[in-house]
Amino acid sequence: MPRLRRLPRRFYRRDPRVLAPELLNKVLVRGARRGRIVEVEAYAGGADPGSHAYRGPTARNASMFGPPGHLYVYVSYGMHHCANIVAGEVGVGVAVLLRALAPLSGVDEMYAARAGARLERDLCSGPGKLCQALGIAREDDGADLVRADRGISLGDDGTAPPREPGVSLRIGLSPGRGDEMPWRWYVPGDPNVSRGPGRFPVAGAPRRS
DNA sequence: ACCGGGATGTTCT
DNA sequence: GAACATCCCGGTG
Repeated sequence: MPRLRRLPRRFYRRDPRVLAPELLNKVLVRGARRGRIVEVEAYAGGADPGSHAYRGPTARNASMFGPPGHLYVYVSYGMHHCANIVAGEVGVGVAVLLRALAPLSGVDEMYAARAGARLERDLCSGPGKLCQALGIAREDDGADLVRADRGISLGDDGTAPPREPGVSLRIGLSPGRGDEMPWRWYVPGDPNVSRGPGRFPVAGAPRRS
């Protein structure tokens, strides 16, 4: 297994729209379970109506306003969890949503955590799926990736981000609530990406009717 | 392939 | 009450 270099705090301390594509091909670690990040979205804080930080700090999103390099984990639709990596400076409230991973190791544990998954690409090909596969839940909110709290960390195994990542509008936002921002990036051609070009409008292209 | 609906709980109006 | 950064299953082409 390739050696991982843990990423330092300063790696996270920048605009999430700059950090997000840099996160592609980094390796998320949860104990023995590892996955390569292949799809992300940036949430740019107080001026971004799609962001949970849009209305300022609350009990739910508090970790988003904390130091960069920590997780922000929230409950989605009552039954799933989604994990973000906090970016920027303390108090700003910006983060990058992890939307898909390519499983690298601990795959048996992932199958066990995702009853019903048949194919490897069913394990981590969505923000709720990857949290289930890695066992990430609300109690992991605020975990520090730099210190590897609860065995969760982020490393670089020497694989560079794609030189030309795929770009699209963000997924799942309501019309007029930030859905027009092209702040989703993915590794082109990776089978774990939740929706590829042709199955979702690419930035600048007309929407399918 | 592309829909439509249900599950389920926290947040917001 | 309605909305929600989702997923799964069962319809129909």
